[in-house]
Amino acid sequence: MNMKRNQADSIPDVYCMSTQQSPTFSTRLIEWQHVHGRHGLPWHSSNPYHVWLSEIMLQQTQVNTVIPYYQAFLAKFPTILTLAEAGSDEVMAAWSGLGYYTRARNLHRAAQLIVAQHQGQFPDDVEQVMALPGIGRSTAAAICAFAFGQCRPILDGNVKRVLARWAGITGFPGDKKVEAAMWVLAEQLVPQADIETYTQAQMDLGSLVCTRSKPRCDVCPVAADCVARQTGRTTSLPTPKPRKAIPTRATTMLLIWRGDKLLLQKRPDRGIWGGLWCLPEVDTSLDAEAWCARHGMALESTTCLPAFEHVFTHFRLTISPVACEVSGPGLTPDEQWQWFDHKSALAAGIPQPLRRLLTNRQAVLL
DNA sequence: AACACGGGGGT
DNA sequence: ACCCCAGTGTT
Repeated sequence: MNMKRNQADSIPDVYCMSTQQSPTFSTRLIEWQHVHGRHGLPWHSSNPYHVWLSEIMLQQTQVNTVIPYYQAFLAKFPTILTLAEAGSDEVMAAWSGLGYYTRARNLHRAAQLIVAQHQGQFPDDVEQVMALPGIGRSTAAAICAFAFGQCRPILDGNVKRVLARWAGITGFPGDKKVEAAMWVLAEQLVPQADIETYTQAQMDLGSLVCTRSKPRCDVCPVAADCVARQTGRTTSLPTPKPRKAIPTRATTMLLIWRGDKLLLQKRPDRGIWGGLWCLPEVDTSLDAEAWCARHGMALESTTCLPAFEHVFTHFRLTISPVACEVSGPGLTPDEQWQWFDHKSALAAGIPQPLRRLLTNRQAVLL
């Protein structure tokens, strides 16, 4: 196996599946499908046009929504030729309500291509299928499996979730390396017979049992050797999409202690921490002395405390707290400024990072 | 309100 | 080759 090390590492030993004693992954899925999977779906046929239409409709749309549209669409356009010869308006009208209208435009274009290039016969060569607009590798594999019995793996969102959990594959499945590793695994697991049942089983297991949240592991046919289940990672797999980098800002907050009283400033109602009592902020710890002087206080001592991070939805704030002992007349309390003792500060409306700071030993001098 | 989704399109 | 999007349902 010529895989890069980090990929191989993320895939536990599934390569020996074919030699193990207990039923293989695919065998268990197929048995499960016969008892618990979906049956009698209207597109369960080997008519490639029917299979194709259903696969396109099922992209980003659930089975129960698709069924009535599928039947109406086929009644209106019973063959690839009738679809190819229809006008765009008719096709779009038949799709109306399903959403993602690019799918309908691609379907229509593909029908015309099949007429022009394949004499109106849906191609059975997977490369030619994949060359049609709106059909990628996974959809092509599903069509070739259902319509022609070809043993090819699919890899849609449901399958990615099942494989990530069962094999314990970490990393965001949208990442190309991770996706490539999943295709390799999917290839390995494909059975040599009953590909139709197996393909449907993967779809059904993903949507009925191995769901995004609250998977029903108690009824899962592959729970026994599921890595996520064994290691308590069903909720953290598949690895979620990395949050896009949020900007980091920095600020210095002054803990102005005058005796055992801490100076807090009430923020305006609008904006961040609106209406909460907060520490005065300066640009750097070097500004502490000037800040005190400007507010009629003498700075007796300063202690720089360890910086820490607070994460908002849209940015990350690095807070450098500086504890200051001050003397002098001090600020006269008013609407905006108040002196709090430690206990009353914690009882006041203060933001979470200040609460963290005040419950930390170091921040509370004296 | 944020996330998920298969394929296409743009850089 | 890589990143991001469209457009809608789910959590």
